Amino acid sequence: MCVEGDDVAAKNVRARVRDVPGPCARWDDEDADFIREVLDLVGDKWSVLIIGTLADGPTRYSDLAAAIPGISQRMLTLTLKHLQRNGLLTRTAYPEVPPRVEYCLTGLGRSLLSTVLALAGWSADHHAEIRRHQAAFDSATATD
Amino acid sequence: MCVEGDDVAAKNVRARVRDVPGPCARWDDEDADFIREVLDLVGDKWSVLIIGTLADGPTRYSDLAAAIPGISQRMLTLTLKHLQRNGLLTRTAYPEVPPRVEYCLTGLGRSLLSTVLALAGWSADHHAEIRRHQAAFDSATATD
DNA sequence: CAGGATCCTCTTAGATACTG
DNA sequence: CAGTATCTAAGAGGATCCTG
Repeated sequence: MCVEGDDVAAKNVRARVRDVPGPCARWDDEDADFIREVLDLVGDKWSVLIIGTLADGPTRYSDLAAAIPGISQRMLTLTLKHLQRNGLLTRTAYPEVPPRVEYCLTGLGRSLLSTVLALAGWSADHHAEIRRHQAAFDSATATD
Repeated sequence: MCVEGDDVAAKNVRARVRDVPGPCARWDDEDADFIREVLDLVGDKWSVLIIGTLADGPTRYSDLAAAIPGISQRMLTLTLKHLQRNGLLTRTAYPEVPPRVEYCLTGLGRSLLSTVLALAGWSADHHAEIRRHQAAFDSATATD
């Protein structure tokens, strides 16, 4: 168990910054920062849902609210602003009556979308297995 | 702007569960659950760092603590237990003196590792661009 | 319609001290 | 060495009301 074949991928990320001499050791602060950065972007409760919804094209504020069940106005506004600040989407307000505002993924946002969808795909693929492990773990810790 | 070519990827995730008739509409609760599930696994502050450290092979508790700067004993223990419950790593205690406990990625954990590293790679690739957007956004909202 | 402003609650996570 | 227990601060997130 514990094959050592996949750690080359981990090394690749570390090597992306600068060469790591030792066999492993510890995380550079810079490597950890990349993890934190992407987690700060999509690690919250709503970002991925918003990005996924915007994949279908420009969407209005109220349509986003309708497409994402359970989100509050506050969180929708906050998350949109956050994503806009990081350049993942653009906000376009049309000076009409009634007002209309459309949100649209940028190229950066779309490039993140595909990566994030891979994560969602992983979840869908291994969902059953994860549930099995959870049940096994819970019954094991309960019986002990 | 706003090309509509990448939404096929989003559809793929949705289609993974069951066929969606309409052109887009809204998130199914089940689709959102997959996002939430994977976010619950690796969306926190330490999980990815731990998984990345374990990519180099079985690692002891104290070695993990040393490899991940800034983590507290509490969070290390908590996150390890969480990852173990979801079947991403195994805990092996050797009944020796002094006690030795090794944590090791499972196949499930390694499969997630590669996906998560893609995300970290994305962050490394677009780090500069994101910083540019942040600066532009901040100065724009400050001057206005 | 598209938010801004407030208030409030629950979870997350850090620090510290103690134990088998 | 490898944790557990307790306390606390900070922030995420929800509900509600108000506005251009």
